Amino acid sequence: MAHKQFMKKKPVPQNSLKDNEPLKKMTPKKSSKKPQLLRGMKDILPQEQPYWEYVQESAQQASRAYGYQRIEVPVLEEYQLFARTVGESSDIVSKEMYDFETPGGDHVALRPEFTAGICRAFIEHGMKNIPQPVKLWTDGPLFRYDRPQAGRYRQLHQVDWEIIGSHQPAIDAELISLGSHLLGDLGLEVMARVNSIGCRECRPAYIAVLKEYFKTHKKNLCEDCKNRLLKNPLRVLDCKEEACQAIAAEAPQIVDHLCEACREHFMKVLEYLDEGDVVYHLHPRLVRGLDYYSHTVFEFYLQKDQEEASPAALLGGGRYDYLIQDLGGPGETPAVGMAMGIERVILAIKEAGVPVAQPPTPDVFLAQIGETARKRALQLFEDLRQAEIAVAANISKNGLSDQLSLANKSQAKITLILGQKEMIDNTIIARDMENGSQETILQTKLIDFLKKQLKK
RNA sequence: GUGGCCAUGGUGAAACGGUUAUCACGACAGUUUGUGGUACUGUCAUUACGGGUUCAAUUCCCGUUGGCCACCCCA
Repeated sequence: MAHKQFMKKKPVPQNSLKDNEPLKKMTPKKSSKKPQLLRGMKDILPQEQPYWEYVQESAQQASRAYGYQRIEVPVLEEYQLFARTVGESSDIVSKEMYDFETPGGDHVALRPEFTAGICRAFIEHGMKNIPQPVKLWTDGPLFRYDRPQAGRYRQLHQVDWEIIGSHQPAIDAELISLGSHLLGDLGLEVMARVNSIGCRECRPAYIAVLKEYFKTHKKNLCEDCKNRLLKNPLRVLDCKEEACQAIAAEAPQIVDHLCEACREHFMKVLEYLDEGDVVYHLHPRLVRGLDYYSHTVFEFYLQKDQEEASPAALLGGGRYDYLIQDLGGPGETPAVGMAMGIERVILAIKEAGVPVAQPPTPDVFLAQIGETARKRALQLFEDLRQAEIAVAANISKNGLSDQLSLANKSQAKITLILGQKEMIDNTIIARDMENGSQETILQTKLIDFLKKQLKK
């Protein structure tokens, strides 16, 4: 029923059929409007695939090397799952979520991030009963209804890692280290910003202090910040307005207001990071937009962007010690997680001119002339494939010129030519595409011949 | 959600009120039916969609859709 409202009925032109009018005029004008991508959606075309494979394969390799197990969670979850974790008041939930009612009356949402779904799975499958911490990774599409820009889409892709079940600061450092090394392996020069936003004990106290401070400067803050002061005072810290930045620069820093436990935890994290080769800066004004974070938070940027007022983070994450408990999971299940934006990483890779592997070219191209040869070619194609010779062909073509031209474009090293004549004496021609020299060989010897030629 | 710039074949561009919308790349079909990477010929756009102004609109105006940029926010 709901769809009725979208069916805006256009007045149907009542062009009456005049007696002498040629029928042609009556054929409905086909809609000239071409189908178009929905705003913020993107096709990932064949020529983009090498970049995606490069990033996804690197991520998979790194995840395995660091001992993560793959998990996949649904694109669709209960609306409440995100409202409870990401936060009802957060922008992601309050204005960027694709949510709707199912025909059965459930309020559901397209996932705007991974953590909530993975934590739901952790609880639902009793993962508290396997050795802790549980290290999980995944990747896939996420949906956020905001205004698109380059490197920002409504359907976006992330790689995500979660370590659930340990409060150990070494875990935070391990995760950050994975992020740093993966981005480095991808060929990007990055640096991390790291901060601690405290726990439920010390953060409220700090926020109170911060509020006091900003109130004394209220008249110099921008309009947005006056709002933020009420809603989420921490966000005033990373406002881009110069005036606000100046005020924020002098603001009390959270690191000076952490409770003893948080302070110790954070110091330990930094200590572990110092042991490794992670390039990081302590960034006392770094806060993150999701409500569930506590303690350690971090983001990675391109080194060349670090001077920018608002560099786009390639990867971000932090600790969320309360989330699982808040969802009704086993008490005391601290966790850390992070996610990497694939589109942004690819953008950065392109800008940096990092070379990515192109799809392999075929070893041989199989050309056929005539109907009997075509039938034989179909078999031969399969024989070659099973002999692990990468073979290309375009069986729909007839002319040899055409096929040679395609062979040339495919960059095959050898073209095999199978025609009437060869069919009669069971031979096949092998043409070297470099120098044009040809050799006629028995079909029975073909695979040996090719293996020798291709040094397989 | 706010503000700005933009929209011409598959791709990249030109024309910017006035005859059949120009060029390059590309794709497809050929150059007398068995030899590619050069050459030649042909085909491939009701100028995003809808409306308005005008004798005339790709060109001006409005709306819609989409892209980009700056916010908001985030990856």
